[in-house]
Amino acid sequence: MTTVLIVDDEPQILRALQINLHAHGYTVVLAVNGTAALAAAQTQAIDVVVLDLGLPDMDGLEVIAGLRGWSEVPIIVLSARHGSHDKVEALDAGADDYVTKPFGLDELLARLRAATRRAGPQSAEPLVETAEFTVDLANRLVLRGGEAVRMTPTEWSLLELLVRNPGRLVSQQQLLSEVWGPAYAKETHYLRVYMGQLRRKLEADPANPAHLLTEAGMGYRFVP
Amino acid sequence: MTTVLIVDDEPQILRALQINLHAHGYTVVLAVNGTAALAAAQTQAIDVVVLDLGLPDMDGLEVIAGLRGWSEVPIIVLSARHGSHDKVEALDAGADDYVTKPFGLDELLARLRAATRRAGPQSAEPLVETAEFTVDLANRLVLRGGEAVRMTPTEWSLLELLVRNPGRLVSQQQLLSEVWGPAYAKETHYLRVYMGQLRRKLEADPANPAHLLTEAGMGYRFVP
DNA sequence: CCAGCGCGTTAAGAACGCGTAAAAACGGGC
DNA sequence: GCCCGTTTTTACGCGTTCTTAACGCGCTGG
Repeated sequence: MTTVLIVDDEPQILRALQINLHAHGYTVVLAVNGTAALAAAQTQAIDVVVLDLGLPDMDGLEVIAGLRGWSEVPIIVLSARHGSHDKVEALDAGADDYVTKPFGLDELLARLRAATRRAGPQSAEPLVETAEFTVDLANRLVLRGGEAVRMTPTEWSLLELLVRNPGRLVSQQQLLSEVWGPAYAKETHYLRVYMGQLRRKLEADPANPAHLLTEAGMGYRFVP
Repeated sequence: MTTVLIVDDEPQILRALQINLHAHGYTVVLAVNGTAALAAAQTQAIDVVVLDLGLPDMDGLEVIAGLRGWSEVPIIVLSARHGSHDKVEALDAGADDYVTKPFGLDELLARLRAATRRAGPQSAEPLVETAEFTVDLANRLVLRGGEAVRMTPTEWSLLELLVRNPGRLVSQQQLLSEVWGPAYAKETHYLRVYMGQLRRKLEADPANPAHLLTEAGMGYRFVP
């Protein structure tokens, strides 16, 4: 889920963007001035910023500079000014893109996609953490107390499937058919053997698991 | 030094951009059509592409798609069309920015700076170091104790792929299909032979590798 | 109360993957 | 056509992983 911070002082624009972006699957965070924008960016995880340069409390360039002081989040600038001087200043201050009003919503959406596509690959780090261990999906790594835990292919495959469905119950059939193949959907004792190995490697008390739980007769559940 | 590939079919624009960008410190490579552009991008190191959509031999979108097939180089599109549909198509095809003609040179320069600023930090790190050896990606050089280590093409290709994904597990299939080609995705014994050669050349104790690790049944991992 | 079921644990043989070395095939330069 | 470096095969020993089986435990329903 991508989170967009929209910074604008005109309520109707704010509202229009909120509705439209939300309708396209974005999580929307609003700010009506520069101060609120900087505060919002520091307190929650923002994936991309849409910034109107005309703000009541501070210059839009200051907002860009304030963000760039600690963050590399993509910034798309909206402005009514067509002058190339304004564009140059905003871009050199650290903005990623500059759109002049009036603009089409589909164009803004396309530029949002372009911005998040660039930043996406590096920021999209699927890290799943528990009190006991950490699973790094991207690097195929399991850490426990700073040490890497060695996993066999089957163990990893099983763990990955559970961890990718945090909190959700995964049925025995699904586990078996995705890890061993559809033909093995009835060999439930494989699960017992491998769940035991996972628990011995990852749980503090393998006999009383805290994260890799058994749902008798149904399947298994991973809780972070 | 930043290298710009300019793709345009109008000689006077090509010439004007060449002179101006060169005056601002860029190395300029020119292409008058899509075929030449793709060829140029493959034979030399390009940092950013400036692409006019109106080309004689192929659609500009095809050029974008062709580049995006293997490269993540920033692409700035120039176009006379103001329609938002054209913008959306180009951006979704993989372009990073879209500038409509007529445009100011200073605006283009600012957008060039913004594009290279984003890409710069990650591509400007062609040195990967370990306690044992150093890999210079830019110069295709491997140093060990101040001495250059001779690498065959296959060895280098394999090493480069691993080193470009530090800490990450790279699957056997990915290694085989990127180094030898998709048809070799099952010839896992190639990997054993060449990983052995790399370890003999780079590791202090080839039998107990510290940086080129094997994850049985899954793939290999480089750790710095 | 006990039989049946599902779960967890352990152990051992079979099967597979890995590392190594060395030979054979290939290909480009002279 | 020959030589030399590189790539592709081949073979074998060894360690790891998978599979299978056996056993004990707790819960449930008859």
